[in-house]
Amino acid sequence: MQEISEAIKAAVKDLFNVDVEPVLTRPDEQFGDFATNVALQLAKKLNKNPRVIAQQLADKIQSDTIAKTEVAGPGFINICLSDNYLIEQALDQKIAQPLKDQEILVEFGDPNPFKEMHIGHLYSSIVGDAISSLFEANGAEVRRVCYQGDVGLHVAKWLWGVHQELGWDDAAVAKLRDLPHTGIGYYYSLGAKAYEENTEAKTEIDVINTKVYSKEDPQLNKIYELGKRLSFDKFQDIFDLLGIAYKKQYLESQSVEIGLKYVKENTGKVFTHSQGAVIYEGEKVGLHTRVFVTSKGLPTYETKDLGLTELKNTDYPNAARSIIITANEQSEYFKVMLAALSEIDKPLADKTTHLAHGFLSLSSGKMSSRTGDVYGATNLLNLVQNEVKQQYPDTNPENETYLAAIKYAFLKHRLGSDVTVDIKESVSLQGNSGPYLQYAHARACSILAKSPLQGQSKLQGQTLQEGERGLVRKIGEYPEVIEKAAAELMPHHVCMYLYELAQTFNRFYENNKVIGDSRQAGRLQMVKAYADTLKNGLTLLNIPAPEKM
RNA sequence: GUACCCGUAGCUCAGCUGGAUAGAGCGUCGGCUUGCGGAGCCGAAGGUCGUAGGUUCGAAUCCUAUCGGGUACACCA
Repeated sequence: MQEISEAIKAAVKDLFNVDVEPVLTRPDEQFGDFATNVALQLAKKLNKNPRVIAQQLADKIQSDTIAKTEVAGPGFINICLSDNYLIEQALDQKIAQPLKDQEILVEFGDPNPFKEMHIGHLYSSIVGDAISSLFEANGAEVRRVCYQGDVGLHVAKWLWGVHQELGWDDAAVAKLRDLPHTGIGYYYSLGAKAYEENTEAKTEIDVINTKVYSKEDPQLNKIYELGKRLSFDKFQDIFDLLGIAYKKQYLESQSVEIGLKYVKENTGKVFTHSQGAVIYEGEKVGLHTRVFVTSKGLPTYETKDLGLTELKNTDYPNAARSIIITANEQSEYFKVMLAALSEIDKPLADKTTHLAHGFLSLSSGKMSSRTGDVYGATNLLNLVQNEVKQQYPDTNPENETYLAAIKYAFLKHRLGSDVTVDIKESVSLQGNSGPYLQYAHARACSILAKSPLQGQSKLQGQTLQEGERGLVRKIGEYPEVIEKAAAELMPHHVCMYLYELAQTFNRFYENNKVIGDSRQAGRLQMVKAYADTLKNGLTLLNIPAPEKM
């Protein structure tokens, strides 16, 4: 691909003495392997007929990777690559390493202790992990981190709820310990409800909140520590299940102090006093005002997050970028936080990016929700697992098809817009699903198992037949896709590609015999390259590619 | 009210640094057993790309307005 652009660039320079960065696209197969519209872009500048320019360029472009060039339509140049080049690209895939040696922090997931982990956290986790892997595939050193709110009003609400139902004595501690992990969120909802509806409770919760920060009540601390541990154990189980390993866990209790310090140091400059609180007036940069320190003197999420950016910066001073992935409901919030940060530490703000994903909802109307917790992460995992058992009763209980289903269902959508996931469809083994791709891989592996590859490449130097060529070409696109997905922070490109790849293979396989054919050796090599590519892509998405299903 | 995100086939979504007949899957209808996993393949029907303007040789893609949906907007996270 690089060679091709260079060749075009050189030809343009040579003919017209103009510097361009030619954009190569992948056109319909009927048109060729690459297409460029440089001639159309040059037409105006040079005041010439685009087709004439295109023809001149087409004749001029020189590269031993190109078999032929053609001018088409209003002035496209279609480029047809040589079979040898295609084979080379498919067999020896090299991802350019545009992020080589860059250290990148990626924060994602961030479920809050004392609350239930919900499907939004699951989504953020899976997406964040995939983006991290994409960075790694492009050469970066990624640090996956998460950040969790172990102090704050939600904690006080939880403690209040526990106090109501169980009390805070040692008997309560014992009961709490025996509670199923999923039950944690129950006490939070008690407190959250009371906080809204009951002014007395609100006052009590506010008092508890100050105690959480001050740690002055030993019995409260005991309950608090237990709740925190139960939450983290539960989260760990889920992350283990998903195969996500964080490099570092940050807690709000750690970011409080440094955040407050920054706010204090910059009050009067960046922050101002208003009605007893310390605020950042976002209006001055076209945003909205947010409170950083409450009139009670307690830090808000804003201050803690500010502290976190500095905390990360201390731990990873050489990081080139820092990405924070959350749902898009926090987009405006992050703009304000980052605006405040950029007044304090511009370089740090500049390398920090907030990446927002949309809301995730489930379409299956009649989901059983005995717990009333339809949107709980654990509940969703169970639902999907049950769906797999139902659709495919013979499935090996050891296999993790349901995880593949759920990850792929989340990842296949472009990041940013809201997503509706249909559990039945995500699990379905037909169509664009994780299990379909796993099956496609297993199928290819079974061909290879029957007739293993032997010796050196039989493909090089061969002239490809029509069906073969399409497959080989598609396999060779893999590196481009990985680079694009990483550059755009869009893992769905990988999903789209893998699905198209599988379709291309199935078409090839339908019409071309592999084992027993006179072209067996070369075709087996294609099957191998295909299976490897599929596996690499799935692995990048943290989806296993089993050889048998 | 202000800001941000989104509106593409019955449903779920690609396509958006402007370019060649707007693509998939599901669903619907119709085909394919001698050949390696049919969890597949082939075909058909189905679209005023929310609407109206504008920029352009060219707009689903950029700009403006408008309608519709979502989210956020001072002491929660």
